[in-house]
Amino acid sequence: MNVTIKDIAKEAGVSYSTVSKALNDSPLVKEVTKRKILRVAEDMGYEPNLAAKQLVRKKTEVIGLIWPTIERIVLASLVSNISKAFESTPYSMILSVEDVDTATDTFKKFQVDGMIVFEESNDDPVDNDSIPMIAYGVSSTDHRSYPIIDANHEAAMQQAVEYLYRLGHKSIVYVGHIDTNDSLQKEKVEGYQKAMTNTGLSNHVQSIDTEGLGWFDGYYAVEQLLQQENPPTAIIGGSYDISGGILRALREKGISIPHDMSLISYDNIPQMATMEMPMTCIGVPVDELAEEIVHGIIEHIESNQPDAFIKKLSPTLTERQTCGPA
Amino acid sequence: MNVTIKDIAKEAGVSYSTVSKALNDSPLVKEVTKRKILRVAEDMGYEPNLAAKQLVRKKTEVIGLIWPTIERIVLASLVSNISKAFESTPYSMILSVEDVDTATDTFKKFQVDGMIVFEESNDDPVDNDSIPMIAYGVSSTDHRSYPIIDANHEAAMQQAVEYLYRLGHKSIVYVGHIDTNDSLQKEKVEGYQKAMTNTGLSNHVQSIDTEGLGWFDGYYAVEQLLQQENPPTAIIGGSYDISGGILRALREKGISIPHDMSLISYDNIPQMATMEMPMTCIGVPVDELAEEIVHGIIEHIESNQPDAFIKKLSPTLTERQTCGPA
DNA sequence: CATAAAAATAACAACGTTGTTATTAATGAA
DNA sequence: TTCATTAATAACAACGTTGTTATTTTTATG
Repeated sequence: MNVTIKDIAKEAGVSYSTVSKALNDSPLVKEVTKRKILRVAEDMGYEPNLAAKQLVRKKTEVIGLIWPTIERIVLASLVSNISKAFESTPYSMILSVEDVDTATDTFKKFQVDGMIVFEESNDDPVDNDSIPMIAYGVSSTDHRSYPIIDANHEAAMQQAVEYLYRLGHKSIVYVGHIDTNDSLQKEKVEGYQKAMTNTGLSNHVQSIDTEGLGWFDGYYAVEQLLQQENPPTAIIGGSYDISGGILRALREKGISIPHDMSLISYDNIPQMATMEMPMTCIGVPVDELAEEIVHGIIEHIESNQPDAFIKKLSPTLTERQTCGPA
Repeated sequence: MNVTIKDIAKEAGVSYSTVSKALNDSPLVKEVTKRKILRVAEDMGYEPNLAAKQLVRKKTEVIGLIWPTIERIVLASLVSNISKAFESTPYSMILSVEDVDTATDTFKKFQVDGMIVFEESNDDPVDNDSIPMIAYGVSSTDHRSYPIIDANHEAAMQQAVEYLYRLGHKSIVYVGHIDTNDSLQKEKVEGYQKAMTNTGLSNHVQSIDTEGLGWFDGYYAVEQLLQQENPPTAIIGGSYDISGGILRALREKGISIPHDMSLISYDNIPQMATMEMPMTCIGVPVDELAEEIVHGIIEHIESNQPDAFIKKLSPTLTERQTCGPA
């Protein structure tokens, strides 16, 4: 049997309501009795009963993260960053890898104060009756009734293209998965195309479809790329994994980076620094993204304003060793 | 405000205790009233309050999985399999990626009925006071006070070696991370060595240290392997990622698989089938492992016997296309 | 038709908290 | 001292369930 506030009350010779107040550091109880009660509680190894508290207060201070796809390293990295970001808040985080609907049910049972949802594609939108939620990475979808945090893909591509242009590159190719069903991927290519046009390079626009998001998809795309009569001088890789494959393939072909070819990758995660070569990359840094998501959901819970904004975060370009002058 | 059993009672014209019984399908309430109540509950959109239930029943029917390392694909695969395996039980699963101690606290607050712990290395063992738990993959560690489920690494290596031997191979090399601090890796190499001796191949024992668990660690190890005057005819890869690198490297060197070289990988996950070549592999199939872990924790909870057994699961050899006669 | 037995339902006390209201103790002013 | 005022503590009703006990209704039996 666990020790309850009534046990503490008996031990300390006070009423249990006083114990409750003391444990919540209420100003209604005298300093010395507060200290005594706290000491007794400590001695008896008291652990508050969340269920009881929850029953009366209707708050759990727990946030549920729904993450149906445990596969992509970028998301894994984001998840652990979010978990870390919650440490400096009164909230803690639990995770479900079930599909969105099932996970929502589980979390509703627990009466989590809020939910964060990673939706993969633009499937059926969540029915967010009652419980505050926020989504990541689906901004291109039709109107939703909850806030969405996303990276500004267009701005990212603009920055990448401009950066390469300033280094003297004109022939800049985008290598990524060009899937019209996946709005995230679609936004990236379109962002690239727009950026090229903005920079006056519209006649150099070229994108290669990797037809997948994996390492080998990037690896094999290079083959195709180098068969061209006039290969580009710079590549924008569509994601961490793809860029990893591109990098490997280029080096195998004896192409010196960044001397013969510049490479910049989408996604800004710490792992970029420990790749085969420290990779220059563009994207919203995961820690920043995590911070933003955590603040977003907490604010949404506490200010209880259900306006469904979309927040697009500005990307950061992190210079490392894979880009150089043309 | 959510609808409670009292609301239902009022609506249905019965007492709320009858509603409770009806909702729990108790034989104490007449069939027709039961049906009526159920219908009213449905109509009113009743959702039971877990906190209240929990407060009186002291059960949550939730199991917490502690998974501090969201990185290795093998574990990610195992996690999603475990989650799926819980679907056919009355329990559901939530996840924490915090470190073991913090996660334990979170789960204690929630009063989960049990915990599954993935410990990375042999750090400080968990203090499992009170709450039933089960661990995966740390069987080589000193005595613990909770059950442990693990693969039988020795048996796996024995099977792999025997399989290759039957195909006519004698010169079989093990390529993996040989880290004396990581008991799991240690067990694998030692299992290999023992298996070779058992099979009468003690003078062919050779292992190459990849000095890491990543793709490239396997890739680069092949270089070293092929420089030998007498290269082996078969390789046992230490893990999914390592074997992926080995496979790629061999093909690049123009070595035909399985004609010139046989390759078998440790870890038995579905992804093995969709690698560059369908990979023959040895290990406990993840779905089986998941099933075993789920049953293990449930049994441990329900039979409430705290004997700390160690269960070593038998591996399965899955034949695909990377092994052939010598 | 009365009455015991069985079946169905209702009443109510838990469970461990919080927050509101009621009571008691300490303090200060006339 | 005596009484208002304030500070400190105690009492107690929630919260939404479950499970036990008490009451009512139905059914079976002589």
